[in-house]
Formats: sequence, C-alpha cells, structure tokens
Amino acid sequence: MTKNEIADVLNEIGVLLELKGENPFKVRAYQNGARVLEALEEAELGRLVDAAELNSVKGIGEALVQKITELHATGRLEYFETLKSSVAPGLVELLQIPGLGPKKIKVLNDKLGVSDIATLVAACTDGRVAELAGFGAKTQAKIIEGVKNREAYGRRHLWWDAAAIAGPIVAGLRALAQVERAEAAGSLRRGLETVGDLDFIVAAKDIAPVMTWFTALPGVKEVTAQGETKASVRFESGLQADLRIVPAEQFAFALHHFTGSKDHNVQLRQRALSRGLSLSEWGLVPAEGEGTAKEKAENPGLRRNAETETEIFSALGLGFIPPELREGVGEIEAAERGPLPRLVEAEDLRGAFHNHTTESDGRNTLAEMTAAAEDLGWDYLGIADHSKSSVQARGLTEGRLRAQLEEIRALNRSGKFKTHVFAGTECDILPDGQLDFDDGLLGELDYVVVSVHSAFAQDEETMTARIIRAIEHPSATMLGHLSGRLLLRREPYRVNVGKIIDAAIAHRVVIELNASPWRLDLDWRYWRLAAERGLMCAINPDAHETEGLTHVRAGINVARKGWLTREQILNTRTRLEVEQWFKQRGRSQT
DNA sequence: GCCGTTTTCGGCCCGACTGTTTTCAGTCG
Repeated sequence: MTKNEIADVLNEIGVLLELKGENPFKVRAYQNGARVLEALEEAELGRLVDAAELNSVKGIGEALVQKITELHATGRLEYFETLKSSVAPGLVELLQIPGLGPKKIKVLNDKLGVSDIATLVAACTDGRVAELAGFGAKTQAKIIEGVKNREAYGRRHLWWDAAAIAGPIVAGLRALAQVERAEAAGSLRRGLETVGDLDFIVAAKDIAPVMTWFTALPGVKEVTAQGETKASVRFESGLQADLRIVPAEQFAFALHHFTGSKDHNVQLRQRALSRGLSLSEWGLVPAEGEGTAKEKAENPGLRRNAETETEIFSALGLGFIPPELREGVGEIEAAERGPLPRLVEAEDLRGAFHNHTTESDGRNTLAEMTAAAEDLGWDYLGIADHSKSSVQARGLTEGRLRAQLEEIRALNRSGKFKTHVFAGTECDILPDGQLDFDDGLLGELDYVVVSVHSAFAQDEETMTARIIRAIEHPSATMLGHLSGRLLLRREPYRVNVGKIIDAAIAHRVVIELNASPWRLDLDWRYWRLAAERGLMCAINPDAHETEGLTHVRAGINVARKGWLTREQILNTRTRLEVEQWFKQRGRSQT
C-alpha cells in the first residue's frame, strides 16, 4: 500500500473509534499519524519500514508502527477489518450533518436503532428523536434540515470563488465607523486550494452595529448562531461565514487563532505551555495561577501585548511564520532553527509560459493576450496552444503551428508590445508516451509543454511510464498539470508522482504548478521536498482568456504553501535567463 | 495512542454557542 492509502485507513480508523465513543485523544493519535504519514515521501516510508525505524518519527508510536508496517507489507489490517464490521457503515455519513457528533450519533444508534440517513429521517419524522434525553424539538428540526441540505452545506468551495466573496465583505467591514481592523482568516488566508467556510475577525468597540451589518448581508439565508462576540450566517449557496468581534488589543491573537490551522495552533500552544505560557485567541498569559485564559487576558498586568502576529511568534522565540505555512507540518520546528525561507511573492513573477489563444480553445487573440500581459507588467508571455490530437480544443496542426510561430516572431519584431512573446506548444502526450508533433517542428519552438489530455483510465504503471517517456524526449521543456485533477470535480488519474518528479529532476524538465483555480496541480504538498531535491517549478495560469492571466495569484498561494522561493521558479527569472534555460534543452532560438 | 530538562503515568489547546437544561454536555472550529 502507498503512504496515502495507509493514511486513509488511519483516518478511517479514527472516525470509527470516534463513533464508538473511544477516548478522543486516541482518535487524535490516529488522525495525527495519518497526517505525519502524508508528509513523508513514499521512498522514505519504505526505507523507514525496512530499517524498522518508523518509531523515530514523531507522532508514530508502537501501536501505529505495527499497523503501518502490516498495511505497507500486506495491504490489509486485521484490526481495521474487525473495527469496521463492528460499526454500521451508514453511521459514518451521519457525521456530516451539522449538530450531530459522535456522542449524539451513538445515542441515536443505541436508543432508536438509527443506522443510516434513512432510519434517522424516519426517527425524526415520527418525533422519536425529540423525546430522547438531551435532544428536543429544535434538535430534531435541525437534523431534518441538515439532511435535506447536506450536499450544499458539506460542499467545499474553490479558493478563488471564496476569495471573490470574502473581498467585498472585508472591505465593507473596514468601511464601518465602529471597525478598527478587519481581516479574513481561516483556510482562505492560508491559501488552501479549497475553502470550507469564511472567517472574519474584526476589532471594534461597539459590537451591535457590526453584527447587524453582517447578518443582513445580501444573500444571507439564515443566521445559524449569534452571541456576544460571534455570529454565523449561511448564504443561499450553502457557504457559511463566521464573524468574530474582539477588542483591539486581542485582534492579533484572534487573527492568529482563527487563521489556524488547527494542527498549527495545537503545536504552538504546546510550545507556549513548555515555556510556562498559555496561548488562546484571547492572548498569551502565564499558564500558572487561578482563572481561565480569558480572565487572565483581560488583566493587563498578566497579558503579553501583541499588536501583530509577528510579536506573538517573537514572544515564543520564533520568527514570523506566513499564514500559508501554518499547516502543522514542520513550520514551527523550521522557524525555531532559524529564519524561514523568503517565499515567492506575486511581484516576483515576470511572465508565464502556458497560455492559450483563439487559435486553439482560448477566447482572446494573440495580440489581446500580449496586451493583457503587458498591462500586468510582464516581461514575457508564453503561448502554448493545444496540439493536433486535442481535437476537442481545436488543437493546431503542423501547418497552423508554423503559421502561429511566424505570427509571434513578427509580433516581437514589430515592437508593438514591451512584453516579449515566447512561442511554444502544449503538446499532447499520446497514450504510448510519444509526442504529438515531430522532433523537427518541436525544435523550431522556444519551448514545449507536454501534457496528458487523453486515456485518463490507464493503470498507474502505464500512465507513469507514458509521462516519463515524454519527459525523456529531448524537446520537452516542462510538464503540464501533472495529475489531471479538477478540484471538487475530477479525481487525478492514477500516476506515481514520485517517479515523475525523479525523472523531471534527472532530465532538467520543469514541472508546472498549474495556477488555474480548478487545478493547482502539481499539488503544493509535493513541492517542498521536490524543490529541495532540485526540481524547477513554473507557475502557469493556463489562461484561456486575458482575465485568466490573473490566476497566477492562486498559483502563488499554493507555491508559498509548498515553501517555494523565487529561485526555485523559472518565471521569476529575466527573459535572458529564461532563454538560456530553454536552450540548454537543445532548442534553437531565432 | 503518544509522549517526556516537571517524565514511563497522567496528561493531552481552549473557548463560544446552542439546546437542553437549571448547571452542563455536545458540537464546532
């Protein structure tokens, strides 16, 4: 079994244990183990298992070593099978319903024999749920509503879409007279590829008008919670948004807390405790003594003041950790060892390579795309339209590609734009790994992006060998959207990412970080280790219209999540440096 | 189940809000 498959099993064990009412810390130990595993490299897992050194990994103890080893070797785990058969399979799904957690589900199962959504709905309709101790009419009604809307409520949203909704809300909050500071927090601020709900943190003295403004936002379907410091609303789309209002002196703490991630917070609080301090959304206070953290935070004599998150980290002996890195995967240890790398920033980009025009399936012409790139201040723009096998995308034939090449050269000579246009192609990797154009034509181009657009159903071995063959082609400059995933819509195809990365490094082929908000592929979780081993990245918007060029913003987010620096990204380099990079792969430059 | 310059047992991050209660358990983040 691969590490991700093993991690899935560990996560599933955690869910099942939760439903059985097991010790929550045991549940967390399994979830933690799964996350630690995901952060390892595939080969590293194999080495640790073979050398019997798994227990040296923090978070993996004796019991998990045994289970991971068994799964790695046999693909099966007796403990898991037994556990699974002891829990009704339909119960897992009930966890998605808002208001239902493991404890309530256990009561429903024990007292009413509820075993899945259907029996749950029946029990609610009969009014049996409302009669249970600890339940009531409101809970019953909420369950019915939750079942009805579970698809909309449970759905995640693309970062890009969530950011478009959050932006005006932050601006609106800041414009209120009572508001001193306002920020979006949560996974949106961390730049995660998909976002579950929106979090807004506000510093304000007068709370009521801010609450009123927020709960009356256009599109609000219901107010799901409203208290002294917090309000939650649900939009028509199913998206939920939370607002937290705090005094100005607690703003930095609240912003940090609600930015998360949960794992990051847990680790940072543990670090605080080891220094005799207690960290919460209210402040940083001595762990010793009477009273809750909140009470202590309200005492100026006890509270450490922090205007900014930088001061919070500093009080714990750490440099600033950018929100994108706060996933609890080693950022605190790295910040402890010394300054973190300077992550790539949007301003570092000087262009991008994978973009389309009306010649294939784009919606803007070469001149329009170039003008848009010039407006963005880019030094260069790469055009890589589809190749002939991508018929559905009006892929270019050899003749049309040669004509486009001439058009691009002519445009550059004309001096009409300050932005230089590189002539490339997004050349299909055919099912057997051959490229869609012959070597002669490919050699005339500035660069070649190779991508898979067909035969997605191939098995892992075939797909991996197919892509590696394309990488080995002397004309290949970079690999497009490695996994083929479409976020929330299509799973990646089966492919051994580790082997592809190895081949790309060996042949000095760039792997693209496709910045389309639907792709963000190759996934940020691979980049830190891959780039450390020498893999070069290109952040490419895969733009099909002028507006699409701005998608590089989403790519920057996930590049930062992958710990990437400017030096590891080809399109931060000057035009001259890029030309040199292209030439080393044997293509001519006219 | 994991972990240890308070260590091999007894902790494990911490608080807001709701609904059901009349002091709190469960859920959520």
